Amino acid sequence: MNATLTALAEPNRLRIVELLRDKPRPVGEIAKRLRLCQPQVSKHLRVLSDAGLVDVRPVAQQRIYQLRSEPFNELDTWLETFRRRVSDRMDRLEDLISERKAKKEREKDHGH
Amino acid sequence: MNATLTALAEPNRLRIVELLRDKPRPVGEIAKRLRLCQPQVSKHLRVLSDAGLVDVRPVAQQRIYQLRSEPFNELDTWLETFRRRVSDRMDRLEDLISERKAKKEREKDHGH
DNA sequence: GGAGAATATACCTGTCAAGGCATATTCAAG
DNA sequence: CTTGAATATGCCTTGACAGGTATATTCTCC
Repeated sequence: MNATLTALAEPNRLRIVELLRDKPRPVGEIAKRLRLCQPQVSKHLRVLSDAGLVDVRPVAQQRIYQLRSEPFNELDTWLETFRRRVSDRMDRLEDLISERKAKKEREKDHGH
Repeated sequence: MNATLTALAEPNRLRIVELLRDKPRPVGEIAKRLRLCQPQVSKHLRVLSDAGLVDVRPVAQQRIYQLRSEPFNELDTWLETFRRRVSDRMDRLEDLISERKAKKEREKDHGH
């Protein structure tokens, strides 16, 4: 999970991922389209590969990179845990404040 | 989008976000639960705040931090664009290879 | 208004990662 | 087997960022 986020956090890597969203591409094409130097692209792809975000397929001297679905599914699952909770926050905040006040009252009583 | 990912990529910030998922909390409580120093927590919360991931509410000398829903919704929307595409990749890869071969044939014919 | 709690900020330091550049590797084709 | 294309890797430098510590700020309460 953290590996996925770290990999996606880098702007150029995000661009690469969004480019690969359309279809698999060889390194050179990615470099050309994003106007990046080839070594940098290879390095970014290495990071993405280590994070499990992409797969490689050799075709002649080319290496075709493609997205993998798992990390995105995991990210989606993780996001799910934020769905309803977030909409309930306001109420919970009120609860917290009430609790806090009540606690303070209790302490005050206890002190005397 | 990139701001969101960058903010979430840091392990301790991710822990903070996951802690806030349950309910809003003051700085001190976050520090205690995650066994982090208070200044570091404040700094992380600053980053999260700048990225729009959290809101603050002063209550006495405390500052109650809570998650905001927008960035998570945006992240979810972004993820949506990867849903179907990823499952189509295999076919597209085949297409790419076919195209590539066809192109090569064409070049060969043209050369002669 | 003085003391102490809760939090934010400033400064320093070390680490890590991204870019630039040169070079190694692998493969196709003549 | 030599050449050139496509890609990966190694080394170096630099900038950003996280942690540590001290200090500033803000509020409550007496």
